[in-house]
Amino acid sequence: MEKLTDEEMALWQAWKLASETVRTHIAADITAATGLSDPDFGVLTRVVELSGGRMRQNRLAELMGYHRSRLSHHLARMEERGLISREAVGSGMEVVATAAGREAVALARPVHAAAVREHLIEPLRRADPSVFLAGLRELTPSK
Amino acid sequence: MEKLTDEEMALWQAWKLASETVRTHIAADITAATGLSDPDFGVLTRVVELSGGRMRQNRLAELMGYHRSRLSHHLARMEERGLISREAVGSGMEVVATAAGREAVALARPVHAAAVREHLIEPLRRADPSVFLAGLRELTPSK
DNA sequence: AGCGGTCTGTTGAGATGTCAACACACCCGG
DNA sequence: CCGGGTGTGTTGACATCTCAACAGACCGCT
Repeated sequence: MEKLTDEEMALWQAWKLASETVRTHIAADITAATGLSDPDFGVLTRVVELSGGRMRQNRLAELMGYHRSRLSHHLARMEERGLISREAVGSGMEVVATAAGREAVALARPVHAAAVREHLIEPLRRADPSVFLAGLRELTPSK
Repeated sequence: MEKLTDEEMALWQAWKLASETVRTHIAADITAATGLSDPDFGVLTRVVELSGGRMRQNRLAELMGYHRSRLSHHLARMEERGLISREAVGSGMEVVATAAGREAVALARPVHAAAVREHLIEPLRRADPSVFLAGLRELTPSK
């Protein structure tokens, strides 16, 4: 089979559009309210919420699914803006959220929750959330 | 309500992961087989399939949801690589797919179809595709 | 013709992401 | 102690994206 059927095409188009839409809307809400980009927010929530404000750079990279290089560049920018600082620890580096960083996440958290509800959760209530979730799970092999 | 409930969180996490996964896998398949990036493929399919190999830059920008600037930069790069050329027409510009460009899409099309099936359609068969589609449609206001 | 106003692209600067090469600390076997 | 892996980040070059400023063509009105 070479071309997608109409049905397949409809699913694909809807998927692509929805992915884009949800992603950009949520990111825009957070940026508008706090100045944090999506990566900024990702870094800070993980560092602050998952290990009390201090985390090994390597672990952070895994959690975010970033390559070491990308994270390094990004953290350098965040450091310049005063959101985090870094300390050498043994072989590697430890990322520490600064006061400004912790403040920024605190501000962003409720905005994020509201945005997720507005752009994802609420719309899905009109459909069938649990079936939808099951579908999503099929898309990500346990890997 | 400030924080997301467990259920909301599960949906959000699954959504974020699935969006990323599907997007990157499909793009990677196309790039591996043809050297075309996702934007390259988007430009070429639209120009070739929607208007026989020639399209006004402005319309292309709308179709792709790109700002004029981004498209301009991207087309400049594609032009350098010989995938398209551009001609001034009245007030604006017309994008023309070159032979190499048409060849590249021809090569990419079946790869794209296969990738969409493998990474999106087939996994969803194990769930409930029509309910899933209905959910997706709720996520994108008719705009 | 002449004068704005609008539409369409381009440009350059800066932010961000990707990739491969490199540097350094740590570990382990001799 | 030495010598090479292995693990962890950094760096620089380059690709890509965003944003605001700019430039030219066209339009409508006088």
